[in-house]
Amino acid sequence: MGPRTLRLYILETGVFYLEKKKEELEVDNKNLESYRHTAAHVMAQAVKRLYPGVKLGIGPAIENGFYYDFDLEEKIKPEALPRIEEEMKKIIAEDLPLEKEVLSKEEAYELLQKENEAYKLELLEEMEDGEQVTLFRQGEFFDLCRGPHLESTGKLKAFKLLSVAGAYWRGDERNKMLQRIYGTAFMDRKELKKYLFQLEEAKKRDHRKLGQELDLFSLHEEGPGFPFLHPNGVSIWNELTGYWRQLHQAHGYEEIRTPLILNEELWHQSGHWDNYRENMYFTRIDEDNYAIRPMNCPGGVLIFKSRPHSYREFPMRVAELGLVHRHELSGVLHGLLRVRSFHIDDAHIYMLPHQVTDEVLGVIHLAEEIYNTFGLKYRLELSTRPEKSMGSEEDWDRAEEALAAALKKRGLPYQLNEGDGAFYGPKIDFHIEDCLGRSWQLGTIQLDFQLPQRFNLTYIGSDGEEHQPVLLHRALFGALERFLGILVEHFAGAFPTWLAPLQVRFIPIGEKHQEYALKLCNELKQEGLRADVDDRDEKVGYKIRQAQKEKVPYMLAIGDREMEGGQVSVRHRHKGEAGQLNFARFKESLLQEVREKSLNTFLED
RNA sequence: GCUGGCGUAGCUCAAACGGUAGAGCAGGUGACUUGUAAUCACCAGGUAACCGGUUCGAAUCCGGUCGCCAGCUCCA
Repeated sequence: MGPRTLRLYILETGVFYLEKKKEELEVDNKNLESYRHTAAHVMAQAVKRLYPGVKLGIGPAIENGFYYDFDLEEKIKPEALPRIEEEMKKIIAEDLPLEKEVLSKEEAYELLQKENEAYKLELLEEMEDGEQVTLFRQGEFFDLCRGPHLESTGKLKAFKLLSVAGAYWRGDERNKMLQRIYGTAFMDRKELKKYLFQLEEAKKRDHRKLGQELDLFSLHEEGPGFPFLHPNGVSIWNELTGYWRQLHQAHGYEEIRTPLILNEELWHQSGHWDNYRENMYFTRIDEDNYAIRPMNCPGGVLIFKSRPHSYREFPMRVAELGLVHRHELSGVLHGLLRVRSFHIDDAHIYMLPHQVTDEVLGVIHLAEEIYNTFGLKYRLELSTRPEKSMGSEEDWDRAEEALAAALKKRGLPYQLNEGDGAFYGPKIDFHIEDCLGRSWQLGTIQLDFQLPQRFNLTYIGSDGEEHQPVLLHRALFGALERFLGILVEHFAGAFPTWLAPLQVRFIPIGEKHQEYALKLCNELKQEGLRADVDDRDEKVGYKIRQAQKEKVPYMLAIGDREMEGGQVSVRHRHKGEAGQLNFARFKESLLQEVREKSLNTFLED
């Protein structure tokens, strides 16, 4: 399920709504939904007037607006949107009442046949015979629709068409691609303006833009989907992985490392060849076929199998920060959020059947701890058996129930995402949104009864017999690359001090202050802090501006006044000038802020 | 992969009609010796994504390839 359809699903099912945005916009969702749905009808009417012969797909209200799908030979260019908007304004000026009609399936069929609406007919055919069909009319236009709607087209006040894009009929890539026009509508102009402004603001947080501005990473034609991390990006990366290691060590994990390239035979055994081949890269070594790993598990399993195990060792929590490569379709690549090579903060937990619930709960707990550290808001999904999968019905049911039970035990709300599990097992996913409200999966917890069978994993139980362990795959960051991208957007590039590539910038006022600034800077570096001195021949204002743009948390001005009293003049990137502080006190406070991974500055308001 | 759009200097962007590419920032040099978001001057920077075609002449028109953007499908 893509982000867009997911949002649609969410809206339709009412499972989840983006509280934050709802509040920000201060609108009544229920009415707004029919308002936007009506806007979709008006747009369809306008398109029908301008492009005779167009066939209608569907046109629902969605989270931030609406869309309608059209089947039309002629391409609707973005330049055509203003013309469609003009026609919509005419329809609004005509103030056509929306009239509901109830008719039989047969009557509806005849009506749609006359209009040559092939897609609507297809929808109609799926309805029960003898069922009543509702239809809404406005002027010469009508649409198969449940409603509700506004009473007349004149009630529409503020709308804007935003973009055109292709969309498969019924979301199935085997079907014809229709042309979809996206738009948004609000109760009044101010709300619309505000929304459009927010859209612009959101674009400034885009990790691709900030990633370049802050010199974090880059992407090149020579390796589409294979990100290059710059020193600043690696600096953040190292803090993240350092935190990750410390956390896992504290929670009873061991860490391993396994190869990127393994014999193809292994991937036949694991089931990847049958279920995941399209996403894999292959290579040859001497006369043999090898695969670049798309997942870390088979390699980890080989370590498990390298010696016998006792039930006393369980649960065995084995982590691996593993680089994987997956061939993703070119059209889905997206900055750091969707790439072809990425590091999974993987772990495999081998355990006894009765340990499953506790281990799942333990992982959920760990995930919560991590997300809270960054102040990230997330959403849970439980994904069940997909079409392409392996294993018995009973195994799947057992695994799905185990995951659901853990969620219920914690009392966590979640959304059921049918058919979206991994090919070897169901999963609990942690989802987070990017700056434009697109949902991305980060952490995942996957129960797997297949791999232990396929690789014949065993342990010696208390009865002295061999048994098969249960395997749990899990990732918390998900992909380090994606997590980094999400963090850039979440913090709008202004990373908390513990993560910031540069934590302190010294700004000597004149040449004579440089040496002293350098000395203080080195003192901070001795403590493991990241600091530098801007000793260029520039005015203070210029250097401040530079540091602000780089989003350095602390700027320390050093001049005569500071040199005399052992003080530093502190400026914070968000709070501005913060007056003078004793340097030793500044250092201690800073160290504490970093140690605590604080999301806020130690400076008082 | 599919639909549509886009690709000009490191970055952000210009240049009616097809007439031979320009600015700001960044970079370099010099001057200034700086007190909280841009000191001044000068210099250097482009095989116009790549390949081919039309034309006397292509950044501009056409075709192909690659990449990027939005969406669809798919996914960590």
